[in-house]
Order: sequence, then structure tokens, then C-alpha cells
Amino acid sequence: MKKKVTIYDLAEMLKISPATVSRSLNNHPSISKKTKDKVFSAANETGYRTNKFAANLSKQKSNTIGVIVPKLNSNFMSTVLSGIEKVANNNGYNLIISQSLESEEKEKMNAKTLYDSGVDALLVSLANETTNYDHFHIYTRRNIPLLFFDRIVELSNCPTILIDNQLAGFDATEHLIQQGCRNILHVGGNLKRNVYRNRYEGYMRAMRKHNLAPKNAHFLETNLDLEKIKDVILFIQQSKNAIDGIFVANDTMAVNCIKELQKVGYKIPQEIKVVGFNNDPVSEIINPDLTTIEYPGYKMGLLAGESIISHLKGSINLNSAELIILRHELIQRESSSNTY
Amino acid sequence: MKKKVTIYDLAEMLKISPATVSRSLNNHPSISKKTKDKVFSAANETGYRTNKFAANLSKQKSNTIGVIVPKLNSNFMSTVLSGIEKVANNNGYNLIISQSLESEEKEKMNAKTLYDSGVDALLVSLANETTNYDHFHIYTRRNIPLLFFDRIVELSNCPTILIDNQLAGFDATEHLIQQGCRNILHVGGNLKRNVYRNRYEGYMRAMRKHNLAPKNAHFLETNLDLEKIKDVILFIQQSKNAIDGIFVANDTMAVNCIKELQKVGYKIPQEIKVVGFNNDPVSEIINPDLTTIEYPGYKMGLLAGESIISHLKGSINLNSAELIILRHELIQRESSSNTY
DNA sequence: GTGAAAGCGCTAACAG
DNA sequence: CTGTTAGCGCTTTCAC
Repeated sequence: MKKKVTIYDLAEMLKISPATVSRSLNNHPSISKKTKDKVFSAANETGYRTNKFAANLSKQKSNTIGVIVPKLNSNFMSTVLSGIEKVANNNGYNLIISQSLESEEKEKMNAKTLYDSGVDALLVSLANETTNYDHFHIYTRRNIPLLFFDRIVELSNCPTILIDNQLAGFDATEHLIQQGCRNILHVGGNLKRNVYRNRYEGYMRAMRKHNLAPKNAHFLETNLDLEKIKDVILFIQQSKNAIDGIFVANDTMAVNCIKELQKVGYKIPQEIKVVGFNNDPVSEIINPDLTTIEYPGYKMGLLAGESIISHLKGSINLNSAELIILRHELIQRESSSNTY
Repeated sequence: MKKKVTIYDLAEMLKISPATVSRSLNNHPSISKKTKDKVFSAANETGYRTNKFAANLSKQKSNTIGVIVPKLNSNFMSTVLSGIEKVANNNGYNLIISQSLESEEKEKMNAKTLYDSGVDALLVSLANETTNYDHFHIYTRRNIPLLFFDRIVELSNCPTILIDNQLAGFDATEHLIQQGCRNILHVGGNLKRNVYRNRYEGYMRAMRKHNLAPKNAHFLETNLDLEKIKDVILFIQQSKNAIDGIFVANDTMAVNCIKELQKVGYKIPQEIKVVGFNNDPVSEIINPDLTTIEYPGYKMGLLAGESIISHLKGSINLNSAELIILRHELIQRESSSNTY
């Protein structure tokens, strides 16, 4: 166990001052190339590693970015994170990731912990249950950049990245209508969250546009847990006017619905057409493969990372809130086909 | 922007010493309940937040754990991470996560960065391409706990967590044989990595046991990228003795193989039976649903977290390497059924 | 171009 | 039970 070497050690070795060592290591302009070289080679030889705590304590910044997501293990989230990590890493930032597990309480704690940990910025996708946003005040109050992605809330001056969920919901629903569906069920998520609320609104807008709402509109608010699928099946079986189309708020739920519906004898897409959301890989595995909305998660991650880092670096208009809307796209596959 | 308050401010307010404040905040036993209460309420009122850099600098530890994984966005990995995060969070540790993207170079950099960031411990699942392990020496040299999970390397005194991949590969293969397969193809991953090497060995062992190797054994080493599927299909189509069973080293690859095989006219499982690995959710979505090996990712994450944290806390036998082997299980489903 | 010295905020050994 | 004091290792003004 070799003991750690500090700038003082290097200074002593080279008969120069710690300040000069520090400046060399940080590539300060007013240091001669010669000394820098000396310092760097000495650093290499001795295996010097800069102590980030001391540096951070002194500089009051940490080069780390905090992230709070509802849960890590969904294809969408891990894809977004993958994008964020890529950008962060390329720019010399570390990522501290924590999950709220859809609990407001845990989200609060995470926000606090990350704040204490001295993150330079925070990226958040909200938990389903969150209704109070005070835990983010500590960030805004101290001008620590805060960005929401996907599941957002409109806080003053916080940039947000998302897709047009309303339009996406509209597109999905109108597609079903165009394929001949008349009694369409929307299996949605928690309406507290913009993403699910907007998808629902889009659904309703499409239904109204085609004079199907309110009569032929059916809505089930769920937490999108797979256990809720039996409710969906029951609803469909007990519905007076046969449901002939379903728009489900995510693909995982959608493919499992298809599976269950098939088990109880429904023919997809002949009797019921289905559209999902996210374009998860699983949407291409199900039979029939799933019509869905392409949601550019990786790109969202890259953008979130880039946006926050440019804030951090340039400190450009920290105060001008920005809203980035990514393009979504309807991907037509067999689950909504009418050419059978 | 409210300015930060330090223990000195609190000390001054309460007419006590900074040391007492610090001790109170850290719940030091030898402080009277009365003073503690005073300090805590003062802390709350002023919005005091402890500065982790100062604390870490002073204590020489960071309460963060570094993690390096090949990639975030696979079901297995994000599930493991989810488990690690849970434990870490419950124990007051932060997680810094980085991905190597299967590159040895990037893994090296990650290891360095995390080291510089002062992580108290490091959890690693190796990149496919890694052949040299020197970048972990800085950790072992300074007695920073280092744990490998899933994709491991045997470094002296490093605990490891994994399943018995050899046996799992054996089980998968023998199952195919018992289902009547004779010409079995193994679509494997990079043999540099223990997981894929051992699965391959298990496969071979089963084949030999039943006198099918070498004659009826067929192996394809791939990077498990979906692009490689066309090679698999080609191999099968051009094989002299018709392949009647496939053991694929992960489920994503397996389900996509099934899809493609079906497209070119093969009947699964009648003509070719398939076994995957991991028990990803997707294995239950494919039709026919996929026989696979249950791999307890979440549990692995929990254990990895617990193991490293107990090392950290108790500093119990830092030097006694431990090896945790989790139980796997063959899950029989339709893709290998012979009752058609 | 380089050095001296004063912090950054907290912890812990030592005293009392 | 509480106070004094000396760091932890680096950055950064202010001199020279």
C-alpha cells in the first residue's frame, strides 16, 4: 500500500512551490512549458493523483452530475441513461445515479442526498407519485442547473426535454381510427404525470375529432404494472360495445396485453388492434409485431447531457428556460393492420 | 441565492464550539441530548447542509461506490444496477455509474476516473474486449475493495459474484438433448469472458457426455450483436446435418434468432428447439415462448452491494477472497417442447 | 513566471 | 461532555 503523493511532495522533489505544481497540473497559461513538463513527468513517475475532495472543496464544484430516475431497469430509462453517461463521460463529468422507485418520499431524499454530495447539476425524470416539488427549490435557489426530461414539471427557468406526448397520443389514436376501430380503449398511466396525461389528452382529441368521444371512448388509468393486465382483460370482456382497438401507454404493457388477450381467445389484430408506445425492442418480438410510437431515448439522453453541460460550461443564459421537443414517429406494424 | 451556512455559523449562533456542532451533527455518543437538539434545530432553521467535500477530505473517504458495466441498457445490467442502487442508497452510499461500452480502453479510463473521484469501492463487470487488468492495480494496491460480478476475472483477494455458467450451459444443452436434439448449435459470446467461455464449456461437456461431441457439436463465437443473426441463419441453412437445437448465450439474441428462423420457414420448436439465457422479460413475449436459464440479476445486484458495503463498514477480512455463486434454474417453455 | 499564505468546511486527537 | 487546535490537499489572490 503505497502512500499517496500530494502536490507538496512534487514541489519538494522539484524544488518549486506547491502553487506552481498546482498551476502546472491545471495547465495554467502563465507557467513555462519547461516547468510544466517537469511537473508532469514527476507526477507520472510518482503516480500522483489529484485529490478531488481538496480540489472541490477549494473550487466549490464537483464535476459530477446527479440523475434521479423512477427506475433504472426499463429499456427506455436505461437507454436514456446510456446517452447521458456518454456525454457526461466525454466531458469529464461523473454521473451519480439514483432511483426514486416511483415514490415521492424517496425522490425527496435522493434530491437531498445529491445536493449534499455537491452535484453541479441535476437531471430528473419524476416519480409517478410526486405532487410537491419543493425538494427542488434548494437547487434553483442556489442556481444549480436543474433539467427535467420525459416526466417533467414546469418550474420557472428549468430546461425540459420531452416529446410531444399529446400529439403522439393523437397520432396513435387516429391511426387506430383510420384502421377502422370505433370502440377504442386507452390504457394509460398515472395522470399526475405529463407524459400520461398528455397521451390521454391526445387520445381524447382524436376521439372527439372523429366524433367517437365521449360515447366510444374508454379509459383505464393504471400504474402500468403488469398485474393490472387482468383488469384490462376484464374490462374488455365485460364491455358492452366490443372494444376493437387499444392504445396502451407503453410497449411492455402493450405486448403483455396482447399475450393475455390471445390467451383468452381474441385475435390480434383482426378483432382488436393494438398500438403501444416507446418502440422498445420487445415490440418487434411479439407476434403480431407491435405498432408503436418511436421514442428517441438515446437521443434524449445525449441532449439532456449536452444541454446541462453547456449550461455548466458556458453558463449561457442560465435564466432563459428552454424547451426541447424531440420528434416522435408512428411505426406501423402488424398489430394494427387491417389487411388480413 | 442564500449563502451557505457552516458549522462555524451554527457554533457562533449557539455559543458553542464548531467541534461540538460537528459531533452533534454526526450523532457522536458523548454529546448531551440537549446540545444535540439545539444544534439540530438550529441546523434545520438555517438550512444547514453538510459539505461533503470538506468531510471527505478530512475523513479520507467519500461514501460513494463506483460501478463499471459494459453497457447500461440491457435488461440484465439495469436490473443488477437497480439492486446495487437499492442497497447503496439504503446504506447512505452514492453510486457513480459508468459504462465501458465493451471497450478495454474506456474501461481503463473509467477505472482511473473513478479512482480519482475517490470512490470507496469499485464494482466491475468486465468489457468483452478486456485482456489486461492492470488498471485495477491502483485499487488493490491501496486496499480499496474491488468486486467483480457476472463478467469477472480472478484477481487475488477480490470477491466475485456470479452463477455457475458452466453448469448452466450444461443444463441448457442437456435439456435440448433430452428433448431429442442431436445436432446442436451453440451461439456463444466472446470467449475471453468467463461467462461465455463457461457456457461454452458446459455445452461441450453435455455434448460429450451424450457422445454427440465432437461430431454433432457446432459452435459460433459472436459478439451477440443482432447483426450477427444472419450468420447464424446462414450457418443453419448450410449445415449438412440439419441443426435441430440451438443454445444461445442470451435471450435477446435468442428471440431474434427465432424470429428470423421463422421468417425463413423453420418451425420452432418442431424443427429446431431453442434455449436462451437470462430469463429476460422478452423470453415470455416471443412465440413460442422461450426456454431459458433464470439468472437472478436483481439478487446479484443486492448481494454485490451488500458484500461491498459490509467490507466497507466492518472491514471484515478484507483479504479473504470470497466467491458467491448464485443459483440458476432452467425454465422450460414452448421453444424446446417436443409435445407437438 | 513563480512563491507565500490564506482559506475551503469538516474531523479528530488531545486537553480539560 | 465540550473546547482547542492542527490538519486534510488544493486553489487562488497578492506580491515579487
